[in-house]
Amino acid sequence: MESADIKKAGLKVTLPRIKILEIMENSDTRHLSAEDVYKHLLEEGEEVGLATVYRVLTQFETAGLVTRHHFDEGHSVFELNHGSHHDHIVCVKCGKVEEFVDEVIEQRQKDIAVKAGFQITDHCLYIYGVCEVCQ
Amino acid sequence: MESADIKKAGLKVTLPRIKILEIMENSDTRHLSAEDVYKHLLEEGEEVGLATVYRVLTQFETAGLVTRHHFDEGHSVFELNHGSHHDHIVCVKCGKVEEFVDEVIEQRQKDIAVKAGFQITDHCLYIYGVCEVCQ
DNA sequence: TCGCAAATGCAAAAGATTCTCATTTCAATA
DNA sequence: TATTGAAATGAGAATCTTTTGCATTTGCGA
Ligand SMILES: [Mn+2]
Ligand SMILES: [Mn+2]
Ligand SMILES: [Zn+2]
Ligand SMILES: [Zn+2]
Repeated sequence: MESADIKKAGLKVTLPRIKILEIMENSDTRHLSAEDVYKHLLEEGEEVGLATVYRVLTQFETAGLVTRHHFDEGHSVFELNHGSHHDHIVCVKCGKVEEFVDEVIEQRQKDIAVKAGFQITDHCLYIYGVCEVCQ
Repeated sequence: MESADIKKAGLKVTLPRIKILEIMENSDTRHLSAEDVYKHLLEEGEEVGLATVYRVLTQFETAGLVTRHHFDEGHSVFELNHGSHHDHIVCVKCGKVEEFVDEVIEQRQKDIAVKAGFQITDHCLYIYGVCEVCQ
């Protein structure tokens, strides 16, 4: 059960929150915009407002349940936090997203931050390209 | 002279375009939003519309004169293309931006793309953190 | 079960960017 | 240099994403 996660985040376990979490767990697309989540809710006949979707996703982000990304598209996309950090490679034609982790890159980023005198809070690496199918 | 660059891009050499290019060259901040550029124009008493600023910056981007970035802030920032690619480390407190290039990271990205079957069109790496001054 | 703070839905507002269209301005050429 | 048409511009309306205000509803502890 994931109601536990909602409660753990200090949030009341409400129907919209449960539904949104379910949608993000069961969607075949790991990366969803607020609008995407809202459409899923409508399809399931749930009466949840779009404003609530935005509010809940932001709260989930703050609670560390989801991560927000900005794939050069002009809107945020969210994904469930399944523990580990990773970066993304995005097809500019079909929007497909693949994930990867590269320990060498991770380490060099830390070195760069130290050299620049920064305390890292976060980082993101997006590779854009054309996927095999779309070439 | 940079009117040459505008002409080379296949664009008519107009007053707004010249002014915008000048502003981006002379600004002490390398990374400017459309609104920033617009404010500079107003300060200089130039009668250029905000819509034109957006249009021109987009055209400059297409022509390869400027690069557009999305520093997690909800709006685009632009910088003059002084030839070489680089990535960015951004202070989340004061907004200061430093630039860097890491050849190892660049190469690993290429390898990752090949492995995933993608033809890279672009990539960007943003490191967010707190700069020395703001710690 | 009650009471109340937290959460929600809806509509309005806000912020960034794009579009429409009447008017102006380059720049090619006579 | 004057003419002229296509390209560019300015102003404001429109669009898109996200946030906010507020009256109403709901989860949850007492
Ligand atoms: Mn991901
Ligand atoms: Mn830069
Ligand atoms: Zn593709
Ligand atoms: Zn700083």
